[in-house]
Amino acid sequence: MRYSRLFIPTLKEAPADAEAISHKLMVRAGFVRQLAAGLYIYLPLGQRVMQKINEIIREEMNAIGGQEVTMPVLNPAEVWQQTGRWDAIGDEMFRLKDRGGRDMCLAMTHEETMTWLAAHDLRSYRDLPQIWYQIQTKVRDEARPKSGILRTREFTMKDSYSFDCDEAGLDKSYQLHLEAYKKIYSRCGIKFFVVQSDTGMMGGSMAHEYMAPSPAGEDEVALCEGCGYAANVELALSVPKASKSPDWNFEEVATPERRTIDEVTRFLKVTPDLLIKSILVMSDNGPVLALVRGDQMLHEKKLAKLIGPHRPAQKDEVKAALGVPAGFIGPMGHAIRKIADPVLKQGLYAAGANKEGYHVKGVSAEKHLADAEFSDIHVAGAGDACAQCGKELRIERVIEIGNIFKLGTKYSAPLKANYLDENGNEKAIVMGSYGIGPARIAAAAVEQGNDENGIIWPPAIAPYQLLIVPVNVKDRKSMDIAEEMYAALEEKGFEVLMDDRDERAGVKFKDADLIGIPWRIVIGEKNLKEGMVEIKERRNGVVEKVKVEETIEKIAKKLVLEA
RNA sequence: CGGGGCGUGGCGCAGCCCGGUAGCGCGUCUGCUUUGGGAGCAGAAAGUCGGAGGUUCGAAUCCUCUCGCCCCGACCA
Repeated sequence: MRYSRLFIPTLKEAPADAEAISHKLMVRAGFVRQLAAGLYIYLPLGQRVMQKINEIIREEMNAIGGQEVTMPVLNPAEVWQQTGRWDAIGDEMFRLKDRGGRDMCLAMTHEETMTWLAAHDLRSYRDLPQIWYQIQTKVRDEARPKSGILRTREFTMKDSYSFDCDEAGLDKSYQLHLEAYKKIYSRCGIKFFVVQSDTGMMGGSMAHEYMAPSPAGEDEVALCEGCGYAANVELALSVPKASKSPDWNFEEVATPERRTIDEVTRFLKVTPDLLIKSILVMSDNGPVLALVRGDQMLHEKKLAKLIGPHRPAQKDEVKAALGVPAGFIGPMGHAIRKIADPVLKQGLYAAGANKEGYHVKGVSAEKHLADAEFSDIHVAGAGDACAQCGKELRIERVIEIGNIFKLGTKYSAPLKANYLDENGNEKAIVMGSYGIGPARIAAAAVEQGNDENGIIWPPAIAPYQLLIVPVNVKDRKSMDIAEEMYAALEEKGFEVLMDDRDERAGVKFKDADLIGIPWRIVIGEKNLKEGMVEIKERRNGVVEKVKVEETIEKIAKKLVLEA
């Protein structure tokens, strides 16, 4: 392709409202444009990147026996009502009515329609297993679209669904996806971790997430170098370092107007890990007291697994439930359910005295938390020890680029997706669901591959493999050689972009760096006098001078190696 | 949904506090010169200041409402 005919609107400055590096660079380099909050236009270069990613996904999905289909984006309400999600999902679903007044929605995922299909057309154990997938649009009315292409309201997703007779079959389908996904991300050239994840609202028994390390990410994972344990901090188990308690006797201390952990630690001149944080939450079954160490954060999702949906109690609710003003709650007494983090089993702590203006020192688990249930409810933090092997955990910020779930019969049961087994018994199909966000792969690649001059694409998903830059298009000889190389390399099947614009060298070089094509051949008059051209690698800036007649062979070798 | 910020030629911004009908840089177009890291000079086109209402002789500037966008948090199938 000739640059002069390609629409690549590059910008010298990033739009002021872009924050994430990938957002800034993809806009500046002319890959995307924003239409509205969370709605993006893919320009020719962006489109090519997406197509390359999708093609890699397609190849790997086909390799595990996946069959590509396409579900409608516009869905009737009925299937969603049957699984209960019509009501369970709130504002995040776009809803509308057709001309006949029937309720419709825009699909934010496709468990319902895929399972509907299975219910209609899978009858016998002989039909199973099946893996169906699509690369298609999802629409979600996100509360807060952000970070450019990372969280949008409309996006392409590769979603696949497996249908098996039993758990053993599901295990196989799950394993196939687990491996296929690793290949996909590896081929795309990005760094990633596979971590255990929360099954969340999707239900099911097992889930993994694929996470690309990047400061622009919205999630955090805990990683153990020792045993390889890797989990989303939402469920990561960890053992905090034990605190060194002083030899406290149980006694009350006046702490007037000291309510927060910060105020109390400063007043008592102790570190936060010597306090017990008592947090009252309101669950469907009444108030629950959550107890964590002062330096820990309560993890709401971990707590939710134990007590269900809940919210922090209001100040007046604290007073009503415990008879204590907020800020002075202690773990002792209170005839309500108490859940304490296991770290509190050891040591002596300071805590609220259940009396306004007072705290107590010398609280111990055996004496004062006898009626509490112990369960890991803290957010795993850096420096905590791995719950499996004891080595120190590392916490990394990541972008979620894919996830896989064992669904079981969560969707097949309500939608009556059943089959007849060998004995003629009707059974529910056992399902799995698996998602990949191609746009997030692209964004993660940019987040991980860039420098002060622009994007550095991994070769496999770069919009073009090679850029030919004749420095001066008015120089006949340069152009003849450029044209010759361009034709020859295209002939060999490489994706070549030729910068045939009548621009100054600086402009061309700046644009070249910005859009991040892995290899570049620079054809200039000076080098040509010695019969040489330059091959420059984007990722490291290394320049190699090569003879004109050897160029095609040399660059072809490099490109083949990468393909 | 809570908190914060911002809407002025295509992009980045100034002007607003102390009302007098719009300015700078980049980009775009034309010409000449230049030509290996976002060129120089000369000239030109392009905005009615997010929208509506109000105050005023007069509003980008003040007031009210409203829409949009970004960031933090909540939420995230």
